[in-house]
Amino acid sequence: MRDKNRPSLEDVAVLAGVSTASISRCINNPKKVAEPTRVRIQEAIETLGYMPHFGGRALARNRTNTIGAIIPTMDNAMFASGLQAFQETLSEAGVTLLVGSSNYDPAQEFEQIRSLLSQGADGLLLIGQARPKKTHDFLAQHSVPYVLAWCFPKSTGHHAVGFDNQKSGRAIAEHVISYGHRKLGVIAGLRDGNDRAQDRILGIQDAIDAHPGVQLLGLQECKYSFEEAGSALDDLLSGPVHPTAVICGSDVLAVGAMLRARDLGLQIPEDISITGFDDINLARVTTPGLTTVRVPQHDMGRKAAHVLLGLLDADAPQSQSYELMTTIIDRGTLARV
Amino acid sequence: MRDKNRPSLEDVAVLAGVSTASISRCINNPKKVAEPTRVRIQEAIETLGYMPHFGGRALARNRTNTIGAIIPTMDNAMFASGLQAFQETLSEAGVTLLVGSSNYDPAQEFEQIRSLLSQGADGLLLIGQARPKKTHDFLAQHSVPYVLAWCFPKSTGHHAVGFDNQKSGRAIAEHVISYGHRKLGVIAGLRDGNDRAQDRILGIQDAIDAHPGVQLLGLQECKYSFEEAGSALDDLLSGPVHPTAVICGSDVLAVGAMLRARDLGLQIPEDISITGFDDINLARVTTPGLTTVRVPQHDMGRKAAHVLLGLLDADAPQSQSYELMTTIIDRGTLARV
DNA sequence: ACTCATTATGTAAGCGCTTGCATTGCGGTA
DNA sequence: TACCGCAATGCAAGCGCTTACATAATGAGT
Repeated sequence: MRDKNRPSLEDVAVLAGVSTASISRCINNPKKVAEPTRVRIQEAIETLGYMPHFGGRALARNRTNTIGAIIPTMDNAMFASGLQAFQETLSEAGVTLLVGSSNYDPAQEFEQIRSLLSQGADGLLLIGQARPKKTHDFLAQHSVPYVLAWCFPKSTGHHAVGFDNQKSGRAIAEHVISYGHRKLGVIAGLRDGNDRAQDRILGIQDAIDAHPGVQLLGLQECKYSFEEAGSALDDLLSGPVHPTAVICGSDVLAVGAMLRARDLGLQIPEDISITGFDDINLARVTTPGLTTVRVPQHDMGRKAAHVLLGLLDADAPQSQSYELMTTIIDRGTLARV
Repeated sequence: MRDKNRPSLEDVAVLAGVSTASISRCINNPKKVAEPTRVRIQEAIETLGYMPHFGGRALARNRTNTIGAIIPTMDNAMFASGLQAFQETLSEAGVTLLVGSSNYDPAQEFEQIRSLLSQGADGLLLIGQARPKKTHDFLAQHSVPYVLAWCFPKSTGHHAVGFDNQKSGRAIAEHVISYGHRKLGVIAGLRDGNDRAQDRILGIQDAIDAHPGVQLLGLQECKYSFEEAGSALDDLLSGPVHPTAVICGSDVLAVGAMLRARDLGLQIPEDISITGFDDINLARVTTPGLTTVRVPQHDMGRKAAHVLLGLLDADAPQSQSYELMTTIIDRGTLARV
């Protein structure tokens, strides 16, 4: 069973002529070891190419220095770059990132949580706030520290680093309305199991309700792909009266809609205005540039990592939530009407 | 030290009235346990919410069921979606993904390799083939199974799932030349420590050399950002004679160049042709659509996972390399001249 | 009825590391 | 000189799990 080649603490101890305890201390708490011994130990470690065995360490200290993140998908630039920032920050703290993806499915998310915890994750990063009771119970039962990102729940009891999707949804809708639009369409992500999509819609609805005279001509839900967004636009345009502006729940949807609109021979924004959400690279590239809501992905990732690390720090195990602000980026897809 | 709340095998054993060995067997090899006992054990596990302790398990079997991937960055859609496919496939096999990012820096890559191995990764996914001797030695010393992706080295001795960057670079250049272009410019990623960028350039060079009369007016290297690519284009256009086509080593660069060209009042492809590489979402979105080289990212991720899993499978520990093919996608940024 | 496979389960020895406690050796103080 | 305190180190008991081996129980074959 014992791996012939892998040197163990024991081996280093023999070479350095000290006990395993000293080696361990030298690695984890160098100050507790006298200078000359330390040097001797370092050399021994070096020549043997020793590297602590993960399992042994995890078993003894009951901690893995590993954090899990479960995101809907890395295939969407927005999560990918947030995750990148998250990972970088963890890495600086010597913590490793385990990743799982849920594909926007609460059941898969649950499985991934299980899996990551059984892999010894000390803490978790989760996207969004809405999840089945089962999942919450599970998290509570195992008392895992976790932080939520991409949302900012009103209810307390969660650590979160994110933004208020509803407020941001309302903001972009107000913005559109302020440009004079009265007949709106909405293309959103599938709300089921996706509170971010849901909240953005609620926010848009709020804005509409606050402005008598503004009407919602249609609300389409679809997956985050160009094709589906295109079809959604078709549906929106199939009624007798067309929206002058289509508010989309994500840049991917907005771009999908733009692509389709162009195919239909519609000029943007002259014939139809379109807005996005997220401000991923895509938004800068379209012609005209996409008017959208900028989400501070990078900050979110970094800060979430800090909060989570704070939660794990036995010395100062308190942390808090941070609400980040989104901003509207005016490019060229929203016309005055 | 013992976590008060966490049930251990011991606890389950007591509840179920069997020995810990049976529980362990029941979990890892259910057939070895008689039906009625198995049921009893399952119930006990259920009611206690038992979950094996990762460290204990890792220590005893000297294996973590964890695989590490080190990619330059997740911030580039191409790696992100390959990684996504990789993760999904691993997840299906019950293996968890650890991620690290190198930021295109061999030293950082080395550190990440160290880190992931010390986290107990059973195997690694690495991008590209060129790395310092130190890194190779380290990998060899620890005899970690690993597979290379995004490249297809001629030299044997590596497991790889990828494509030949040089061949693909040559292909796109030949394509450009076949459209009648004779004065070319190139914008590539920083070659230093990045064999993919390097090989693509070599391929382009090959094509140019094969066609007397075709000249390379300039070769700019820069980071993968719109801004830097824009500046690179400026430089390319600063000479007395302008290229009629600019071949870019990545879609990000190509799009950056397009954006700048547009700012300069140049029509694409009438005034200047531009090609990309990777075929990420971005390429479908520009106006006109970007002519580029499609890389089978998704397949690459999936297949790399299979190969790696094969390498870890003690029963059938052989695997092989796969060369995937790239294809040229003609959209609208390459004009005949 | 007795033996011998065969199957199901238990026993206990690690796996490599951390850490509380014991031990040693030292200089300073009374 | 005897004593104390402190710093440096060693000793050894786990941490929770797997697994080779031992044991017990069952049934088939004679």
